[in-house]
Amino acid sequence: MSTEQDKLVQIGELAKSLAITTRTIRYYEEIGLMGKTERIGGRARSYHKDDILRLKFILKLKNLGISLKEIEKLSDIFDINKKNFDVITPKLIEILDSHITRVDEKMADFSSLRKDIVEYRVRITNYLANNSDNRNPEY
Amino acid sequence: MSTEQDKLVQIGELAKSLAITTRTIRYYEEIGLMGKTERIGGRARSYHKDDILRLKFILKLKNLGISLKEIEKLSDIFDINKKNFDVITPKLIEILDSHITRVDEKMADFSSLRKDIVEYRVRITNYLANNSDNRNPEY
DNA sequence: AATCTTCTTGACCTTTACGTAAGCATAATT
DNA sequence: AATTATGCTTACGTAAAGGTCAAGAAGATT
Ligand SMILES: [Zn+2]
Ligand SMILES: [Zn+2]
Ligand SMILES: [Zn+2]
Ligand SMILES: [Zn+2]
Repeated sequence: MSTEQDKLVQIGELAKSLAITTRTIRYYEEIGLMGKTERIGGRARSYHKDDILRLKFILKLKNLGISLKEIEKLSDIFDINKKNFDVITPKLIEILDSHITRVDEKMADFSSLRKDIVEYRVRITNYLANNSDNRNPEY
Repeated sequence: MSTEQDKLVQIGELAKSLAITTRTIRYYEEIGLMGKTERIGGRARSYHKDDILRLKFILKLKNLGISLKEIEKLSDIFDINKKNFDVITPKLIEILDSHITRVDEKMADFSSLRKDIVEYRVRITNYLANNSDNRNPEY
């Protein structure tokens, strides 16, 4: 998408440099995360700097636990407001905020789950210690 | 499996009383979690107390976030050492312990994930505040 | 020229825990 | 007797994120 004369990279090299597979890159294109990729002679995919930045951005969000479907929404905004970061950024912050909330909720869930397991464990241990003759403890 | 003359319950009633669907119960039987269910006249499934206890036990573990595959392992031990709770219980405790460990790990992961998101958010906010003229912030 | 490497698209496979019919049998109620 | 409720088995569908061939095309190297 850039008109600059920057270095071209092919899919294999790009995948290796980002420690992902070529399938992943093609898949992101397939579901519309990466726009239509330019080709060399109409065949091999080629990427220059801005495309790579976009892919890195996607991977970054993915590492933050944001689903590809959510990233796609962002990606759409990205396309509509090309390079207009003043428009994109607030939306991104909004999404990150709601994601933080969800992460907090998950942590709370796990916390109470842990309590449940430990309590259950204690109950079972007590059965073992005190009622080892009970043939049907009905945990 | 019991020879006692206890109340028989059919699948619909059982499902409703446990707030699950009949499909779930049949599925658990299908994958070997519930043993072969006795039938009434060779057709309709019937459950008595011990079968219900077993199902409750499965649901309990599931609520603790243990996968059906893991529960199946327990279920096998359950079958091999029928009613021998002195053998089953230590194994159950072992599984619960390893599960607590995994929950702790997940919580740690989410915690560091949260930190990442917040940091990222701060960085973006700074771009918005200080570099609003930057057309390519490369988040 | 022959081989090797990387690329292409297409399409089916994987996992988890069921949901959702389709088509039929039995049981209960009207 | 007719309708309604409940049950049965079989089997395909679902979501997420790619994995894994297959079979061919092009460029690079020996
Ligand atoms: Zn480009
Ligand atoms: Zn889109
Ligand atoms: Zn029984
Ligand atoms: Zn088994």
